Amino acid sequence: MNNGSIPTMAEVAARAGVSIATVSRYLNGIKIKPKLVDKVKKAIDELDYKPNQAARSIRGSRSHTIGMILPQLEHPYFSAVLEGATQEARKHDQTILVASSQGKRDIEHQIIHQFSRSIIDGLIYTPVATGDSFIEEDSFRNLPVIITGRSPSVYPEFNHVFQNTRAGGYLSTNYLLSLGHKKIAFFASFWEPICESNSIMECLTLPGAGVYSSLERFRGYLDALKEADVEYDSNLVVICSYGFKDGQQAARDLLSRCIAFDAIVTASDTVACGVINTLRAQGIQIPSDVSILGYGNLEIGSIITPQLTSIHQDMFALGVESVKAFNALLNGEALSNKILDVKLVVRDSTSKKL
Amino acid sequence: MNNGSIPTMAEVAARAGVSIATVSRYLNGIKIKPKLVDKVKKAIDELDYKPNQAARSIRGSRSHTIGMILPQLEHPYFSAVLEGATQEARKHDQTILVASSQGKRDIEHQIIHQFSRSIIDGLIYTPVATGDSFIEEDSFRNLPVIITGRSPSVYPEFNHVFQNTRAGGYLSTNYLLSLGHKKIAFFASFWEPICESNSIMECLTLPGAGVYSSLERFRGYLDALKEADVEYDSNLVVICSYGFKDGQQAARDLLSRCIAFDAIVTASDTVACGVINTLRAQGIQIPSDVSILGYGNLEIGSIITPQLTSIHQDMFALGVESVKAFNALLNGEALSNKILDVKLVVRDSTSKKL
DNA sequence: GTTAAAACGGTAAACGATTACAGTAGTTTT
DNA sequence: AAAACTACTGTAATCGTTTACCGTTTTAAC
Repeated sequence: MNNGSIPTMAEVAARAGVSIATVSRYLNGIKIKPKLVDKVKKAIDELDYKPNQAARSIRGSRSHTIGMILPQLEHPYFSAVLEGATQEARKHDQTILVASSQGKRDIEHQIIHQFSRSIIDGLIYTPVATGDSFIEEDSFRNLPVIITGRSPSVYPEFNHVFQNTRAGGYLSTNYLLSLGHKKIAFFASFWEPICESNSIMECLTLPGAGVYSSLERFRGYLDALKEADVEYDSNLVVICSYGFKDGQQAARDLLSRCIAFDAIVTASDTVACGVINTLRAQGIQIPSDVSILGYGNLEIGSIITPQLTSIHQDMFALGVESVKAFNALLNGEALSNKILDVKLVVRDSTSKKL
Repeated sequence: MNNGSIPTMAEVAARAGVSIATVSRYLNGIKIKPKLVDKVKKAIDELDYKPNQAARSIRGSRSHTIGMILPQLEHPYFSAVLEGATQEARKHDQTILVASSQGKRDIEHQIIHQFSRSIIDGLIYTPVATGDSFIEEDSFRNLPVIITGRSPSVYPEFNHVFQNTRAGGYLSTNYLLSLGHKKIAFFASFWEPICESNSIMECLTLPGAGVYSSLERFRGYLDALKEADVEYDSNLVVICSYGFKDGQQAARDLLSRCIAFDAIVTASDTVACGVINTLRAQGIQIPSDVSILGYGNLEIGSIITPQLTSIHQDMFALGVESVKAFNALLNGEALSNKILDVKLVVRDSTSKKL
């Protein structure tokens, strides 16, 4: 019987001298006689009994496991989301089954397939930011799904929790305008090349535009320009990826265009570091000659000199809120999309236009 | 029947005109007649049938899920391990159930408890680096466990996959010695205060010493000093935590001791950044006055000026190797501890002693 | 063509829980 | 004191698989 192996409910019941139904009821919070409660509790303790989740799940009850698909795990953005999600999940005695789609559509697809056979109550999902990220019908077998960190335009049928990236673009630009800058360059970042031949303006009208955070930021940039009656100049837009070297390259790109600019809005603090590095190498002073705005408020922004002015977005909170929204959905509560605010953090990489 | 709900094996069997045992055997790679294979395959396709993992696990077969406990997820070190582990797991059609112990013993304990009720085939586990991290008997219900990123001394009964941190300490120190430095300060980092009243020397003899990577590095530091016949000076040791500010503080600490030093070995690139920041503010030139060595070879090391000389450790590989070791263990293969090499990456924060 | 052996398929009994249903106390009502 | 509830508890069916066991078919051997 109790041959060192894992105890079952039947053994608990036998030891407590009750039926297994009683044990089950006790564990599920259904009222049983206090006298029996004690006996059951004692038996569970003595055997160190832990219910078998697999057996529970087979009857369709909750598995207390949430699937989570993120485009990467190494980026501080996503690891903070994950940390927030796991911590919130633990509060509800849930666990997170995690996978990285590595920013690739086909891997994402594989993962969805893999997860659909796993024991999860549903999914918290950040679709890859590539134009072809569309969810096939029935992929999720009507599991509850929360989409995290993407604007709701692309998948209107799902519930979303996301940062107000458009507002982030607006805040950046508006702040620079308030400092007197007029020629504000916009560095858009994409993980993969997008709309090769098209202008960024045209990209805005693509059906999947909402998955690209840089496009959201760009909308905010346009909002601010319009509000301030500053004309949009497509020559001030540079497209690059998200790394340090990409920032360096993008800065070189802009310099090679030989047009005047007095500030740059970037899509990430890492890119901003690259930009600063290149501009300085050309003898351009930050912020006196050019103001630079980062995005994300990563640790690096307060390590480098000058410290970066940036847009702070609370990724940890995004993870927490996603789990909360997920559980609300699971409990059948009506819920609407949740937008998290971003805020401007002023440091030393921006200054008044002289 | 097929009311839009999830199809079961029985439905597949019915549609294929075979018994459910045959379907099961097909799915488990047991040979059945080619004729039936086709019929079953067709039925599975048509119904888009996916086996129910919960039902499978109940019979004790593999769940293809690996539990993973890490002290944090936001640190680039651990997120790289996780990324490596998830990618390797996916290759074997496994998934990772992840939790962060937040560097706290009690949370770690809760997670182990929580995981022991979950459907996992075993655990890849990085114990928190605090002196009280000891695994209780029977915590894992004889699940297979791989310990990752810690030296094997503390938990000799488990299998380990870890970086050769002692070699890292040796490489750093040896390199500085080869540049002609003699007064090499050692900055030890701990997530939590350790051995309050004791010297670091005494800490080495603590029973749980192996979980502290800085202690391993320190051993390497001593190895190198001894080899070069340079006398150890306890005044050159500073204890701090792992952050940028901790590096700043530690540098101030050292300066306040008013003793000569010509190089510093740190426990992390982030700390090294703080050190550089403080020293420079005091008019000390890096590397001409003092050489600084980071640890970990994080992205930030090649962003700041001067770019950091550092010890590279492949955390992604650590994750990959951990999963490999785990699967070997699961398959009953005899295996020994796996040590991953680290290597010195020379950049601009170190130079010859003038 | 008969017989023995091998290969495979089907039936049914697990696995460890949840839960409908029926049964047995104990309590209240008349 | 009998009847009608109430409040539990226990029995057994059930979830979707795997797998031992037995029976049938196929193949090989003579």
